[in-house]
Amino acid sequence: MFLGTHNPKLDDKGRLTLPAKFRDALAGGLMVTKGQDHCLYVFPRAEFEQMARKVAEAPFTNEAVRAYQRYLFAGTDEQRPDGQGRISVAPELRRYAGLAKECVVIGAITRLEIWDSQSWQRYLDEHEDSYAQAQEEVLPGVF
Amino acid sequence: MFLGTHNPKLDDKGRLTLPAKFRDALAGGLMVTKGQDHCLYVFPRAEFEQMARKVAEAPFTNEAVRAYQRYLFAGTDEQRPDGQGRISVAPELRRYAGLAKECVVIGAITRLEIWDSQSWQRYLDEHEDSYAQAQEEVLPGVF
DNA sequence: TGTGCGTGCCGAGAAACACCGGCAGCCACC
DNA sequence: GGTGGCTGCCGGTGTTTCTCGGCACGCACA
Repeated sequence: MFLGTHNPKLDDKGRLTLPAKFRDALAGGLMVTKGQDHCLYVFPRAEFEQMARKVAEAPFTNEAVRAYQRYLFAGTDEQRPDGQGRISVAPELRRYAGLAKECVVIGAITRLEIWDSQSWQRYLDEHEDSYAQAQEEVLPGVF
Repeated sequence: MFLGTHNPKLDDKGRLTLPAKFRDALAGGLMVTKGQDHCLYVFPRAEFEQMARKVAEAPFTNEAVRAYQRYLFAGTDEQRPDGQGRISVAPELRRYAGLAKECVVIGAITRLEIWDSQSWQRYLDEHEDSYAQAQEEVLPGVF
């Protein structure tokens, strides 16, 4: 279960150090893909396969579905962390998420998300105010 | 079942001593997260997992849901009390709840809440008057 | 064959974590 | 009312872990 916020940096070779507490769960391989809101999603291998299968089952006679599948799968990169728990982020993914040097990695239960530090800060600022009321509006009955 | 009010202090390393009577219930691990009204919630691990699963099941294609999930999960920190029943409160959480040195920890049945002492006092002052009548308005038929 | 880039390894510094001992307050028993 | 013991609180100190920077190797392309 991925949780919390971490602040790793991209080194000059485009490698990102994964938070230490997440490494065990990702040691078996992981997938980096383009997420919503211009961040990157990181899934454990098994988790991604399960999701990908669902997506692949959608009828690819539909033009929009086909485009989505292509975009998703073409933009996905398989990685295996090195001995120090780092992965390298492909240039196209770096561009998509606007990653400079300072990054933010957040846990989202089944996946990680990688954000550029500034983008994340902006996102937080925009949503903090609505957080309290969202608890009752978006998710009635959870608390 | 968490109940009552306690007044621990943050030490200079940002650690908070949990009330002694709550420690057994939290020894197996706990989650600290951003609550409503700028306080922090503390859930036992199992309790949180159950809740998180419900939240994670909500469709993350919806923009508002996604924002809520991110804010919740990124702002959640897993902790395990040390031998003296202390946890450390992450700087971002401290900021969110405006925690100075003097804190207030209140029991709320399934969870604890951590408040800054002054914020809590202010909250009490604002709500004491409406408490008596709220009993009949909010909870008809309970008493 | 030489050069450049990508990848992996190793070490030092720093920060976080956990443990341990002493002190104060409270309660019970004498 | 006084004294002893217990429990919880607080600060310091040691150890481990993580992170960061540098270095060497290997492959690919020129």
